[in-house]
Amino acid sequence: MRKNSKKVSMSVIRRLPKYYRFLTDLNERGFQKISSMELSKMMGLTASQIRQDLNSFGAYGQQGYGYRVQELKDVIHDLLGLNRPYRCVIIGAGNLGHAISHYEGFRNEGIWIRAMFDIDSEKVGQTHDGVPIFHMDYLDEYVKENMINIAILCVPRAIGQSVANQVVRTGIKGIMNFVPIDLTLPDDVMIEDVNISDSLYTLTYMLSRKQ
Amino acid sequence: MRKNSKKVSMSVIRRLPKYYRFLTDLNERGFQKISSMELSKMMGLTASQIRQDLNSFGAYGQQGYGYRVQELKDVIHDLLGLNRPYRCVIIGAGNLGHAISHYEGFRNEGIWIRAMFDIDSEKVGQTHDGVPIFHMDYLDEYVKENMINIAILCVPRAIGQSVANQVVRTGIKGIMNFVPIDLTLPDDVMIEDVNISDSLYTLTYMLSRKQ
DNA sequence: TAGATTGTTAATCGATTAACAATC
DNA sequence: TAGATTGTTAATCGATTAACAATC
Repeated sequence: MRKNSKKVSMSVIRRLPKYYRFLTDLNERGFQKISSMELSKMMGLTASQIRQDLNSFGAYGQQGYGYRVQELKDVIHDLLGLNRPYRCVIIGAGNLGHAISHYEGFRNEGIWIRAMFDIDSEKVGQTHDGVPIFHMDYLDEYVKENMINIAILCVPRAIGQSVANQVVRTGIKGIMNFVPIDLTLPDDVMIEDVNISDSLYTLTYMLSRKQ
Repeated sequence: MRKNSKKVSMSVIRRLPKYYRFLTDLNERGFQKISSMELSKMMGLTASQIRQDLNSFGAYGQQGYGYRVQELKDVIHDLLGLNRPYRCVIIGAGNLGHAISHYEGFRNEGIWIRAMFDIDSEKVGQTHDGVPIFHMDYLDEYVKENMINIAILCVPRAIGQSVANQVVRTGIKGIMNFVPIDLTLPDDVMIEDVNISDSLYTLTYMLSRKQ
C-alpha cells in the first residue's frame, strides 16, 4: 500500500540507508514488527521524525501495531533503487581502488564491481579476487559492451577532472568520487562525493571545540 | 578582526572544508581578493549564503572590496582546528587502511599518520612508506606514549564495535569510522562516519529516479 | 566622490517537533 | 472493547534567500 509519490526530500533520502541498515538488522534478528518509538531509541532520532519520514514516501504502518519490519525494509530497498542491478567499474587500481573492490558493505545488494582500470603497465593484466585490471584505453569499449552504469573514481587528484571527463564520454551517468576535488560535469551526470579530508576536518573542528 | 563567537551551526561547519579548499586553490593561483559573488559562481552556492556563512564566525570582508583570500583562508584553517597537530593511528592494515595512510588529501595540514595496528602476524612488523604496523596488543601503550588523538577505523564490520571500545579505553576522543555500522560510544568521543555503502545508496537512489 | 560589495535585517522556505484524532 | 500507535495537522525552529543601508 504505497502512496503515489509526494516528493521525498533530500534530508529524508540521506537517512534512508540508515533506516535500511537498522531494518535489515532487525529482520535478521527475527523481529516481525517495530514501533516508531522503539526505532527512535535505537537510531537516535525522534519517533515523530521517523513517522514523518516514512510517511513522506507512503510506507504505511498500522495504527496500534507499528511497522512490519520485512515490508518496510523491502519498500526502502526498492526506493533506494536497489531492485535494479548496478554494474560498476573502479578507475584507479591503487590501494583505495582495491579496498573498494573488496568492500563488504556492497555484497548481496546487486552492486557488482566488474573491473578496474589503470594506466600502470605493471597492474594491467592482473586479476584480484576475480576483478580484472584493464588499461584505460579499453574503458570506453568495456563500458559499452558490459552496460556499466557506475564509475568509482579512485585516481590521484591531479588527474581527477580529466579522468572524470573521460568517464562521462563513455555515457556513464553515475559517478562515485573519492578524489578530493570538486568535479565540474554535465547536469545529467549524478555525482556522489566521498571526501575523506573534508570529513576529517569536520572531526578536527569538533575536537578543537570540545574545550 | 574576529567577532567573539556567536555559535557556528553544523550546516556551516560542513561547508567549511569546501570553502577552505577553494580559498587554498585561489591563494595558490595568486588571487589577492574574492567577492561573495565570484565565489558563489565557483562554488555553486548563493552569494547571500556565503556572506551569511562567513559572517556567522566573524570573518569580515571589506565593503566595496571583497574578502582577502589569504586572510579568509587562514581564519577558516584555524576555525577547523588545523592549527593543532593531529596524531593518528589506523586500526586495520588492509587495503583501506593502506589507502588512508597514503592519502594525499592530508599532507601539509598537521595530520600525521603515525602507525597502523592489526592482528595478522604476517602484517605486524612491516613498515610501508615509513608507517609501521604493530600488533593490537600494543595499541594502548602506543597511544599513551605518542599522544595519539585520532583513531581511524578500517576493520571488518564484525569486529567494528569491539575494536571501537578498545580504542575508547585508550583515552582517544576522536574516531573516524569507515566501518559500515553505527557505533555506540560515550558522548565525549567524537565520531565522524564515512559510510561508503550509504553514499553509494544515495547514488543508486538518484540514478533510479532519473527514469 | 561614485561604484562596489559587504554586513545585517526581514522574508521565505523547509525541516523538525509536538499534539492528538483516527483507527487497528 | 480498551490500549497502543499510527497518520497528519499545527507549531516551532533553523537555514536560506532577498533586499538594502552602511561603508570602504
